[in-house]
Amino acid sequence: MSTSRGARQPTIKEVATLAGVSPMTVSRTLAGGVNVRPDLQERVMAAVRELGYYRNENARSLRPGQPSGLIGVAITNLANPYYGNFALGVEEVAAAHGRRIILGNTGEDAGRERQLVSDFIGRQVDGLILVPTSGDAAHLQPERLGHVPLVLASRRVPGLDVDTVLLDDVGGAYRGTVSLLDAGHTRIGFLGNRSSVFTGERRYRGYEQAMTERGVPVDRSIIARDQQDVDAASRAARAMLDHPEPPTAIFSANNRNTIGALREIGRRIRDGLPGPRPALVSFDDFELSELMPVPVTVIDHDARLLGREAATLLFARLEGTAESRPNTIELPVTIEHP
Amino acid sequence: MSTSRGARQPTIKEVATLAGVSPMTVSRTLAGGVNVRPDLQERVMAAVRELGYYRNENARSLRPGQPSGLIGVAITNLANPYYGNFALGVEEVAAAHGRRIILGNTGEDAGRERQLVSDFIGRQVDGLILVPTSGDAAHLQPERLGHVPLVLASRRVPGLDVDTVLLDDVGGAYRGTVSLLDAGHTRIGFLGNRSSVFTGERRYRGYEQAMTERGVPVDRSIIARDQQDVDAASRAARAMLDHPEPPTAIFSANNRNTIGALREIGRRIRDGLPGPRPALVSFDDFELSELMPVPVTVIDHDARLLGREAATLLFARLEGTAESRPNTIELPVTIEHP
DNA sequence: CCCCTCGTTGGTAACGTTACCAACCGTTAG
DNA sequence: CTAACGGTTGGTAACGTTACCAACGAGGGG
Repeated sequence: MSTSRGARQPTIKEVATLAGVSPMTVSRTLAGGVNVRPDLQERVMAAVRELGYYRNENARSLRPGQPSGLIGVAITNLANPYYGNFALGVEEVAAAHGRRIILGNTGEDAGRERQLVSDFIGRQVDGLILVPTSGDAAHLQPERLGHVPLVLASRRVPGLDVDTVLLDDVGGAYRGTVSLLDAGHTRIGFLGNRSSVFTGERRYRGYEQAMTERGVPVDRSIIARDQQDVDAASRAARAMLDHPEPPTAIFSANNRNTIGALREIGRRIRDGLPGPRPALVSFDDFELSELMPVPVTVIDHDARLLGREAATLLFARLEGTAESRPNTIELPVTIEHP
Repeated sequence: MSTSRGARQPTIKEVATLAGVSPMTVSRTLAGGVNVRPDLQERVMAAVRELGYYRNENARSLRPGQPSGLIGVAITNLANPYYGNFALGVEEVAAAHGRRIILGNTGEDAGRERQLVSDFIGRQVDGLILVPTSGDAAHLQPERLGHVPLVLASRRVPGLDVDTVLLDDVGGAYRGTVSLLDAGHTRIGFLGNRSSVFTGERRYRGYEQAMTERGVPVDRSIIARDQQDVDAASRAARAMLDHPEPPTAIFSANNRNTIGALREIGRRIRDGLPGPRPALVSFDDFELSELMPVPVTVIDHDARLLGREAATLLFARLEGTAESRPNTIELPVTIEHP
């Protein structure tokens, strides 16, 4: 019966023995080789190559003051390409700072988030980057985190005053809605997330603000704010278009709702159903939006940049170059007309 | 001048002192509490809560035989939603086995891959899951990895005989091409990756096989095999459609090429340019394919499942339940007609 | 010629944890 | 009443690494 791990990892001691030096000389050589004779360095490196030695980073970070080199990243939904790009942005900046990321998916579950965060802390991460879920946030208080720096992305958490990177949700939704109003629409439906979702609330606020500013009444019967996935969005769009007085345009607060709405609109066109072919404004970009059967205005933003900014904020905090007050960055969005 | 880390993490010793027990009792309690008096367990847990103690997983995995609980995952391009889903699949299975994933992005760079893998080994990962780049693979030999189990996904590496999860690239491409031939097309263009990319080669093979089997000549002038991104794919499609004898259908070997081709086709339709409106077969699914201006047949597959299968293979290896010979799984693809 | 300095090397201890063994207790059987 | 037992608890050592200090030797200046 063989063990699943054929051979143990060689240790610094074995390298030292093979090279005929002390472990300290090996350690020093691997740390850059200051004050180590070149010929000894060569012997050490030869022994390292021969044994296939890798320094044990876990043992290393055990020593006081040594960082683990790990950044914990928890995301709500990795299957969403938006967050994949976000993770990529974080990874890029982390790699540039010689760090790795440990990645966890919360699936919008606060319990899972708590569990992930506590595991991250247990692994001595140097910092945390989180797209927080909407649940209870007691487990994110600085003292509960052992004062490991935390950066929030995309969403804020009530009662938690930490570095945060957001999008200009309100402004983007406002400008998008205004562009529909400018085009003469007055009956504008809204598809979005429930108000407990941070971005859902903010984007609705931008929509509402534009409508009331222009004196256009907000009609609750063409507002649907509870769709988390494409199918639910499709159904909501269907109900909206079956309304006796259907909207001539729809504001969609995120990618999932946009895709759902377009599915439904496409179905009606294919099936030759009567009724309006509403114009669309979509918060979140998607590919081939220019090929859609109705004009789609896109409120675009850069997930990768969001990740990069979050990581940059974190490293500023880690290196002590950040100002002491928590920082909030709100990234601009761009509007692309069809 | 304050340090960036306000307070040190409490240790098991401090918990023990506060609870009035020995560190061993704390350790035992945290390990499940076998043979520890309930009242002591309560006192320990109270102390843990009061101090905000988290067990140091790095120190823990230092003890011999203790797994680190980490799985190293290296992906070629996290920005590609396909790989985001792949990572999600791996993460799901890893989480179910009480493991975390450390994620790195190689960007198709063999040097970066080598660096990532060596870091993973240094962090004592229990296993590795890799979408390999096309470069040299000496650093992936089992002995170089300290015999940490390795699973390859999506692509194989020449000369490396390890557990692998692939797609049925050849079969999918073959069936997709046949469906075009069955529809009466004989002039079928090909858009894909260069042949040094494993999947690029296999998908071309499926295309070629279908064509020659039906006695349809393969015309090199409508075959473009060097596009890695959407813009390059668009340009290739443009050249193909400007060909004096343009194809009436196009086989696209991956998502990036499909999007590029559709951009170009859409542009021609919008601008009212003459010429064929080619039917499309796309290896890789994408959203709203049913709304495209030309019929798109999709060869669909499940990235998340790919990740799940890779992780499952890895854990079978880790738990010693895998057969000793390396396993290869080839996942089926489905064809969805428009 | 000796002492001091500096570059180089090695020994020791500590980081936080848990396996192992020893010690202790109360209980029960003989 | 004693011995044995099982449940419970604590001490020690070790995991792999590096900071710190001590020691050594060569070279140079007094």
